[in-house]
Order: sequence, then C-alpha cells, then structure tokens
Amino acid sequence: MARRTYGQYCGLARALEFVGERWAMLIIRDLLVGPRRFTDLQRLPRIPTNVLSARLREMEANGLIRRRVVPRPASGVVYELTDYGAQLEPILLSLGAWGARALRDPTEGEVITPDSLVIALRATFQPHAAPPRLVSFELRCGPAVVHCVVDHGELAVTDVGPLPGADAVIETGPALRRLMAGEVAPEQALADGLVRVCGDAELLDRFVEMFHIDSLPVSQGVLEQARAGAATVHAG
Amino acid sequence: MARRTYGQYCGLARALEFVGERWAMLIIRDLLVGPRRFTDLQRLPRIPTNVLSARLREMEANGLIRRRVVPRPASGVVYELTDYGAQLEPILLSLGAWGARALRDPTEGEVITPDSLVIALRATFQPHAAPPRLVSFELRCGPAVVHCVVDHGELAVTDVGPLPGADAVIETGPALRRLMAGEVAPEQALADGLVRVCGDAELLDRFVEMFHIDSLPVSQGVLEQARAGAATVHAG
DNA sequence: CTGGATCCCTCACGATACTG
DNA sequence: CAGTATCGTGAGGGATCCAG
Repeated sequence: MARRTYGQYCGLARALEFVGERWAMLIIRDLLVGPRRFTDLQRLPRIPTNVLSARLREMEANGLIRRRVVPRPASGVVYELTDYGAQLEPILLSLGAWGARALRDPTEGEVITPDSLVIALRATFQPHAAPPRLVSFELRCGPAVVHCVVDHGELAVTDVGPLPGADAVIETGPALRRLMAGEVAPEQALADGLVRVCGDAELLDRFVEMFHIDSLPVSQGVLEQARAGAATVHAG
Repeated sequence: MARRTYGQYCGLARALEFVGERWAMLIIRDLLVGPRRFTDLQRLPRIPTNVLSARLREMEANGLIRRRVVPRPASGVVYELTDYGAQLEPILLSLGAWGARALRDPTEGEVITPDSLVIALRATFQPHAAPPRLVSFELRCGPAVVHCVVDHGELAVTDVGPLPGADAVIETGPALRRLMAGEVAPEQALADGLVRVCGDAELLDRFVEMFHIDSLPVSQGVLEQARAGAATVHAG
C-alpha cells in the first residue's frame, strides 16, 4: 500500500487522499474562480513553493487539474480544473458556508483574497432571495474587489474585468461578515461607517438578503473553544 | 496568529482548520453513524492513539463533537456529534460520492469498515430511484454487515441491531463497487458468483438502481495517474 | 519576470509501549 | 476501557537560488 494513504476502501478516504492534504482545497478554491498561474497561486496564501509544486503535481496526476501552456500574448503556464476537479465546486461551497458560520471578526494578520471573496459570495448565495430583475454591483472588501451580476436567480461573480453600468458599488471591510450574518442591520452599518454605498443605496438591503451566513448558536461552536481555553489557562 | 492556521479570513479556510487535519473527517464519518467510544474509533482505521486523542480534543474544543460519560449499564465515555458537527453530513456524503467515482478495485490491504459501508450507502442513495413500497435488506460486504430500510424515498441504514423480516440478504465483497458503478450487470454478477442473494432475488436489481456510483470518463482521473506514473518510470 | 528546485529546520504524524 | 508517554521519520514552513 502506498504511503500517506488511509488503507480504507471508501469513497471519502479516497477523496481525502486526493484533496485532503494541506493546502489542496485552497488551491482548488482559487482554481474554481479561473485558471491560475503558479505565481498567482503563490501570491496570497503563504504557501511554500515546494508544497504548492507538490500539490499541483499530485492533483494533476490524479486528474483533478490540468497544466496548460498558454501561447503567445500571455505566454506562460496555467493550471485549470478538469471536469472531475470542477465537480468539487458545490462541495467546497457548502464546506465554506459551514465554516463561515464559525467565523468571528478577523484576527490579526488574517487576509481576504479576491478569490476567497468570490467563493464566499458563491457559497452564501440564496437563490430564493434573488430579485427577479437584473442586479449588478461591485463589492470592495479591503483590497479585494469583485464584480457581481444576479439575473433570474443566477449568480455570476468574478474578480476581473470592468462592470459597465453597475447599479452600485459597495465598499466595506471585514464588517462584511457581520452584515451577512445579520449581526448588524444595513442601516446601522451605514450609520456607523462600516460600509459605504455609491449608487443605488437600497441595493445593500438586497445584498444582505441574497448573501447570508447562518448564525451559530452560542451554546456551541467557537465560543466553547474560548471558554475551554480560558478554563485551561485558569486551571493551568 | 495561531500556528497551523491558514491566515485567511475565509469560511473554507476556517472549515479546514476544523476538519482539514489528517484523520479528522474520517472520525466525523464514523460519528455520523452513531456515538462511538475511543476504542471503537481506534479499531479499524489504523489511526495512532495519540493522533486520535488530539483530534478528539481539537474537535471538542471547536464545538464539533461532545464527550459524554455514559452511566450504568454500558459505563464509559462516548463521543458524539454536536448539531454543528452533524451538519457536515451532506458535505461528507457528497465528498464521499465524488471520491467513490475514482475508486477501482481495492488494492492489497485496503479494508471495508461497517461505518464506511453505512456512509457509502447514504452517499450513493438515489431517492428518485427508490421504490414506493417499503424495502428492507441486509448487506454483507466481507466482514461488514449493515441493515437497510427504504420507505417513501427515505433511507435508514445502520450497522447494528436485528432486522426482522428483511426482504433479502445480499452477500458480496469488493465487487459491490462494480455493481454500483454499472460495470457489471446484476445477473452477470450472480452468475459469476460475485454476489449471492438470499430471499427476494429481484431486490438486487432494485439495489443497483437505488445506490449508484457515476462512472468517471477514462479520459481523466486515476487512469491518467497510471499513465503519468508509467511515463515517469519510463523517463526516469 | 515566471516557474519552479533546493536546503534546512521544526513539528506533526506514525508506531509502539505503557498506565490509571 | 481510555487514554498518556516516548521516540523516530518525514511532511510542512520559510528562505534562497537557478533556469528559461
């Protein structure tokens, strides 16, 4: 039996052998937004180049991603998902939505990347809350800027290209999570300067309806961690 | 920033900090079947006890699982999922179904555990293919034995307890995957002795309709791995 | 400048032994 | 039964270097 396997004849074990190694799913996450160069992937998550190299090779060998040489104008090499790899999208989105419920305000040094913001919007999108008419906006969360178009309950969000005639520009920071979790009302956030809107200001209300993070009951989750940590400190 | 984190303010990164460490999702998998003792979890996946110990402590601190002292008759300690942890079920099932598509016949030393078999059935269940009437059977895959009841498109599968009046007993081995993937027809499998059915033999046809693994196109996936491996050997 | 490979150090993992 | 203790190995983290 090969090293670093689980020794179980099980679909989940096999999946984890494919994407369970450290950094693998975050690489997939970025590739879900679009093809990426080695340097793109290396940029924001502080992944060592040798680990990135190893993951790309493993996932290519396993048929999840494809290495493609790009001709002329933008010469270089890009990595992109195969069909099989791309089928991880709903799973990673669900996992992201699940994890987002445990997020609190960012800790020191945590960054928001454009790719993670795109995925966060896809993961928290509530189709049933989408307005029937076409809505488009630009979302700025710190240095990350993404474009978003919702039409007929379908969401299209990318991190590149101009967005002509956007209905609004929403500019915010990490407080974005509090908005999406309903911890602060849009009007309150506007009043407190946590968010600014240029254009159709009503769009902020639509936004928090369309992109939602369920709140995690305080009886469980991370708060327990804080308590356990405090108890440990107290007991130790 | 704590060690062993990703440094990204992202729901997926947070989720991976919770369940992305080695063995964590397989522990969750077993707990999805029911509360388990330390020794139960230690049994079949060859996880070192110190690692199991560490994962249980981490996941308890993060509010995914709960440690509960069981009184009298069956004294001891069991671990069980919290509501938040249990909400991973559809995600792990999807991930398992995705990974199952890449399975081939088991390699030397790969084992099938009862818990993984229960999860495999839940993961591959096709509600639309379930018959309207109540169907129950016992599935034996090597040493793993599970009980299965399907009623009104709902699946209930466990690894324990008697199943009175089962419609059939299906006895098979790793060839189960070939059946579910449609690589071998039920009649052929019966003729080849890959599977035996006691009771309603027609139930095997219902079974392969209700529990299905999509086949992975040969143009991608694990076959590429074999080719790449061969190429590497050849080039090296 | 892209696309990596190489080196070194540390810590997480893996195996086993042992204890309340 | 429910873990803790110990110890060797190798994957991950971080910096640097190199080829096209």
